[in-house]
Order: sequence, then structure tokens, then C-alpha cells
Amino acid sequence: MAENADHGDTTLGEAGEGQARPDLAAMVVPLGRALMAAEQPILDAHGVTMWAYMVLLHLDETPIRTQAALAKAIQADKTRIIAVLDDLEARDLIRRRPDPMDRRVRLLSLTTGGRQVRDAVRSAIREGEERLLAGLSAADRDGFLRGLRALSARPELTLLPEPERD
Amino acid sequence: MAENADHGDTTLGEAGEGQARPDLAAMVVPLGRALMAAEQPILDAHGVTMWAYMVLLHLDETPIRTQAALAKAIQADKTRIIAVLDDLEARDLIRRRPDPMDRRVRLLSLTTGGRQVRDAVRSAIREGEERLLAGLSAADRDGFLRGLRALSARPELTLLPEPERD
DNA sequence: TATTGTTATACTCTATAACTATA
DNA sequence: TATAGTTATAGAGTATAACAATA
Repeated sequence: MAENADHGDTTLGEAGEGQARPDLAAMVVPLGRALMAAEQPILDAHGVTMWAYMVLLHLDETPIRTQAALAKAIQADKTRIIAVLDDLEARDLIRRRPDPMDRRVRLLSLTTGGRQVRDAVRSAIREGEERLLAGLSAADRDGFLRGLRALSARPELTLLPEPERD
Repeated sequence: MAENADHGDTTLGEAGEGQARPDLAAMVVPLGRALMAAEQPILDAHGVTMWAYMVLLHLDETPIRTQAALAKAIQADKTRIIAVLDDLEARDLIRRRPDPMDRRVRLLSLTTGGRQVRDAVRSAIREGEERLLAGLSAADRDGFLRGLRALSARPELTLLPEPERD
């Protein structure tokens, strides 16, 4: 999936260098999988799943947050994070109390332990990533990160020249 | 998953710029999903699935190939591509004949129609991608592509400083 | 016995729908 | 009635294991 760069389609070399390369998805998707797999040992070492880590990351310093808002923020379904929250709460990494104002909602907040786990995991991941990126030239590393941030910030990517209407 | 860049972890700013950014996986994985979703309409328009397109791409000009080898090349399971091959063969986009030398293996090759579909899909995808990348500066686009190629070429990514032994 | 391709089964992840408790 | 959270069910995608044909 990550290698088949031998297509000489020079028919649309309009942008930049026009060098033959695999489809973006054919590189990005496997890279994402590899990165996730690479994070797994770190997460395991701290006893959290990827979803749990994402919850810890997003809870951050903002204690006032409904579960629905949290789920939306991490692109998850409301139903999907419940087991995660149950586990995190049972291990005192987060607190979950009913809102006095509206007792339907649960206010989520990070405990000290949760903050510690989050920081430890984040540091380990960041260190490993920097080690990875160190294999690139400074210019490429910079461009890669900037391009990545720019592209991943787009809410709706489309490859179509005109929107599909039916 | 793609946005939470508000962590001021300056404790490990050792490599490069040290600017705060989300985890790589938190950007790469959603981007991959978005790219796949963006490719879907193009694939649909040509009546092929993502796996079928990958098969067409990899079959390319090398007709002598076993199904197992093909599966391995596109990071799929042998069992997973069979339905795909069945469909492609039924639609005359690929040919599948038993090898006279070893009648266990099936020789796969691309038909003219298959080559046409492959080229059409690839062109459309490439066009859309260039349009996407046009939003980046030339330097960033270049760095992004180079970094992406370099990272996705690594067979085994690891974030751990030392192998986990127990 | 080992290997290619195939089929059948089971498992994981995720989304959808139904339920409760508050409002 | 509408909404936050929860639970239960069903679906898609994937991997594992068993099978048939050939070597």
C-alpha cells in the first residue's frame, strides 16, 4: 500500500515538481496505522487505550464539559466513550459528577493522576516522534509538519472539481 | 482528533522548532480517513472499490504474479482479495488463469479495460490531490511530500528508545 | 508433507436504535 | 416533548482456521 511509485503519469504535471508518487492516501493511511501501532506500546505501558488517551488529552484543563461535547471533540460517538469514561473514572484518572444546574449532564474533569498519566504518555510519544522526524532534513521536517497541520485542519477534504449533486 | 494544539509542553523542546502540535497520529490518521473518503466518489464513479483500485494499481504491467504475492504487496490478507478478484475478473478488468507450470497458482494480468479504469481513476485522484496540495506553499508542499514518502517508506516505525524486553 | 487458492467461522470495531432520568 | 447519558442490538470489516487441489 505504501509502495508503487512507478507510474509515469506526466499528463497533469501542473503543480510543483510533478514527480511520480503513490496516491496520498496510499502513503498517509499506512503511515497513520504505523504511528498508531508505534504508540501502542507506550499506551500499554501506562495502562491506557488510545481512546482513553484522547480523552485525557482533550479534558485538559477545561473541567466543564459534557460527555457529548467531549465525544464530538474527539470525533467519537457518544456511545463509544462511555466504557472508556467508566474505566478512567474507576481508576481515578478522571472525575465525573452530575451538574448541579442540570442533573442530566455529567461534568468531566481530570484528576491529578490523570494529568500525570496524560503528561507521561504525551512526553514519551513526543520524544519518539521527534526521534522519527530527526531522520528528515530540517526543511523537510518543517514542511512536513506544516503541510500536515494545514491539511488535517481542513474540515472537509474533497478531490472533486465540482460538488456532486443529485 | 485533529485539533487540540493547545498544550504548552515545552519541557522537551529538543528537536527542531519545538512548536506545540498535536500528536502525529492525531493528525495523520484523520487525514488518511479524509483522503479515503475523498477518493470514494471517484472510485464510485468508476465502479471500483478501494481494494479493487489497489489491485489494478499493483497489477500494473507485471502479469506474472500469484494472488498471495499480490495480497502481500498491498498489505492485505490472501482471503480478503478473493472476492475483489472475482468481481474484477467477472467484469473483464483482470484476467486470471492457472499457471501451466504450477497449476496451483493463478496468473493475474490486467486487461485493456482494467488498464483504462486504473488510468482514469488514477488521473482523477491525482488531479484532485494536486488541487489540494496547491493550497500549500511550494516549499511546504515539497517538504510534506518528501517527509511523507520518507516516513511511509519505513517498514517498521517505532517510537520506543529501546526495545521492550521482559 | 507443503503450498495455492478457497470457503467458513469468529472476532473486533463501529454505528443505530431503544431505554432512563431529568428538564 | 426534548435532551444527556446509558444500554443493547446489529452491521461492516478483518483475521483465523479449516478445506480442496496440486506439487
